[in-house]
Amino acid sequence: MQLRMTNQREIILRELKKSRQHLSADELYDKVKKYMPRISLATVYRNLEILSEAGFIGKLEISGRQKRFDYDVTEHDHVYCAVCHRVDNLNIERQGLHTREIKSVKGYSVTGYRLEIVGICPACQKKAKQEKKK
Amino acid sequence: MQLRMTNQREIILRELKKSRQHLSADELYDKVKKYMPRISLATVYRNLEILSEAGFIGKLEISGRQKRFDYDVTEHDHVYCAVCHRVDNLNIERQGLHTREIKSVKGYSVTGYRLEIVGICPACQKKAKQEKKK
DNA sequence: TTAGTTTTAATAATCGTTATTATTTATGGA
DNA sequence: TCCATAAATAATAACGATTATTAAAACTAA
Ligand SMILES: [Mn+2]
Ligand SMILES: [Mn+2]
Ligand SMILES: [Zn+2]
Ligand SMILES: [Zn+2]
Repeated sequence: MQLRMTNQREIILRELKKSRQHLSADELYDKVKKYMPRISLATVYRNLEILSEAGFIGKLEISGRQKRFDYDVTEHDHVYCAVCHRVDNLNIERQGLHTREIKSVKGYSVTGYRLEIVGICPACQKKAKQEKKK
Repeated sequence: MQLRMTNQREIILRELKKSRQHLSADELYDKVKKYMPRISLATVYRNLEILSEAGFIGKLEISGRQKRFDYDVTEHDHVYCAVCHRVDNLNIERQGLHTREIKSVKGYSVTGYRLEIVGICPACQKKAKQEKKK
């Protein structure tokens, strides 16, 4: 079950890694179009799904928002801005947390967890401060 | 800023509390229709939003899924089944976790966090086991 | 070369949710 | 009580994100 690395997939993957951001499908579509103007948005969606299934990229399902895709496949959590929806990485030790929580979930066979810190990013804080002294 | 408790709101609230589950808008719509057959789905959506805004109920935005509404407004986290999307409550001490994570989010002004344990619920485990010995 | 498989672009369809609008219902004085 | 106006509703259209369909194109293996 090996994955054929088509031109489309190559460029999608390259642009995501290049960005070093947590991009949504349509943001990535805009970037990819620069190199492949005839690509379809559905192709981007389909291949992002395939690439994440194959472990080349991560898929982030932030609550109540668009999916975002992650250039970094190592296990880590995220913080996101409630105002502009920017997503940033978080580096905390997962092990301790994981095993501690598992115990309290009786009946379920636990496969993982998702931790989202919610807040306001530096840029949006600054913007809010400037608003106030209008 | 007081909220008028209309018949619609009363019944929506009552049925959610009665269920003691984490219902989606359309699941709740089905229950409410039994008592108020002419109610509109949009009314259910609108009032769930209003009721959660006013603190009568909780709103759960599980990653990549339909919103669910919570009869229990006290702070707690959730576990959900990756197969059937059932959501259950989790009782873990929030304090320790919260303050520990905050430190690693430099720049952001943190307003909260969301922890989702993902797994397979007892019912779905059983079903999978029966599948295997087909 | 050719037949079969996979992928693609284009586009339609779906799903959950929110917006619009005309009508109904509640409220608070004259 | 009557009226003005404000709020809420039912019905339905519109929306944004995503997935499904399909006919054509590109690839693969014999
Ligand atoms: Mn990341
Ligand atoms: Mn709950
Ligand atoms: Zn921000
Ligand atoms: Zn289940």
